[in-house]
Amino acid sequence: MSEPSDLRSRKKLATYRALAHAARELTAERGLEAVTVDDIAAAADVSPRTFFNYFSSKEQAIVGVEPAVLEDLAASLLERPREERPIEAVAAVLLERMTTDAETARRWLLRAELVERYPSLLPRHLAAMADIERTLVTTLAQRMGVDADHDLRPMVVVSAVTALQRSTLAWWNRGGRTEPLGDALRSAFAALATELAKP
Amino acid sequence: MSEPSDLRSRKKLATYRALAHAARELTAERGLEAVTVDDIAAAADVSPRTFFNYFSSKEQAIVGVEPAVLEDLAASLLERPREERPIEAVAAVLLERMTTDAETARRWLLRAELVERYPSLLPRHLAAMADIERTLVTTLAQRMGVDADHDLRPMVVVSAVTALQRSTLAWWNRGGRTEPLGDALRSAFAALATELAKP
DNA sequence: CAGACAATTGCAGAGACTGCAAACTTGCGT
DNA sequence: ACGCAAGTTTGCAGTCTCTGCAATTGTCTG
Repeated sequence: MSEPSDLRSRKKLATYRALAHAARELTAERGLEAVTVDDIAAAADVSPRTFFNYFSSKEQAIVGVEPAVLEDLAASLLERPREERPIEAVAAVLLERMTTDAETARRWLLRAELVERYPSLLPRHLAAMADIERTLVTTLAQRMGVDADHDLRPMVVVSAVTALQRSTLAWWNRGGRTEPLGDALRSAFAALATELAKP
Repeated sequence: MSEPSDLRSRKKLATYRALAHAARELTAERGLEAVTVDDIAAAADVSPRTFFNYFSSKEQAIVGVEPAVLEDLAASLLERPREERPIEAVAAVLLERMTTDAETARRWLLRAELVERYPSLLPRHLAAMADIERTLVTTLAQRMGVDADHDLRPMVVVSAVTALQRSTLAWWNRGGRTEPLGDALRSAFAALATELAKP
């Protein structure tokens, strides 16, 4: 959460954000194929070459997840109450960000729309989701006091929660967004519990 | 499952497979960055331009899923016994292919290794998994006699099963592959059921 | 201020990918 | 068998993505 005081680091972060921001905005208004890396670099006031010091591709800049967000997620997960069960804690961390911070919510919806509109964004989008998964697995293992290489549970919990979250969000976004997202998610968990219960 | 009798279609399928095969083999032996699209096209005896009539990128050729496989998965799912619960049916369809057909198993393991070795394959790999998900959701909705746009359950079941399958496979592959894959999967489902149960 | 270190930039070049029009192959009706 | 219609392959020209390298500029530390 803490922004670095270091000038060098602050500039670096600013450049990162300027590039990501330019990438998203230009794509949203002009369309994906009408935006080149040169355009993005120009909008962020850096050389095209610098773009590739930060991102490995145009798509990455649009749908990538900022490292600080990952750290943030990890911190949030560690701060959840001890008595909360793992699955609740992980779900809460993810939902929390969507419902608490309007700017975050706006950004995730924009992302969802762009991915919907331009299927070529899907691969990198899923890779970004995988980054989140990796972070959560590591952190949850730490929180549970187990080793993620030997104990399946952290991975199982995280992959199930993120899968539900991701697919429910897409579903909710495709449909009219009638009910609140939190309700849709609760339904999804309930449905899974029902389907999973031995008859 | 049925191969087309049509000459045109048979040639097309053959070209598709020759390209995909060349892409996988060349990458496995030479390494990803040492293989160009021109190399792949040459190995498959077609022009480089033709490669792009079949695949949208080199990565796609390596880790993409053949349309016939998707149809195959759908068919398998529809053939599962009626009384089997959705979650079992989906899990069975996926596990079945790995354990029944040695060639399929070999191919999935090679794929897992390549993705592990070359992270730049991950995005397209995940996109390919998403293709499988889409197919399964549609088919499962049909099997359950519901509409996937209104009823969350098909999507919930499929995304949970595929997430577990995918992550368990990666875990099992990273570890020594000591226990049988089926056992690992069963453990994963059991763990999820436990974590999901309200206390 | 000076030297160490980090980030930016330009340049050159390989390779990925697309649109288009010409050539070729296959399918099908006569 | 013939020839037209439809589907596929190919070459070509050109744009854009992405990388390595070496030079430059900017920031930090003592």
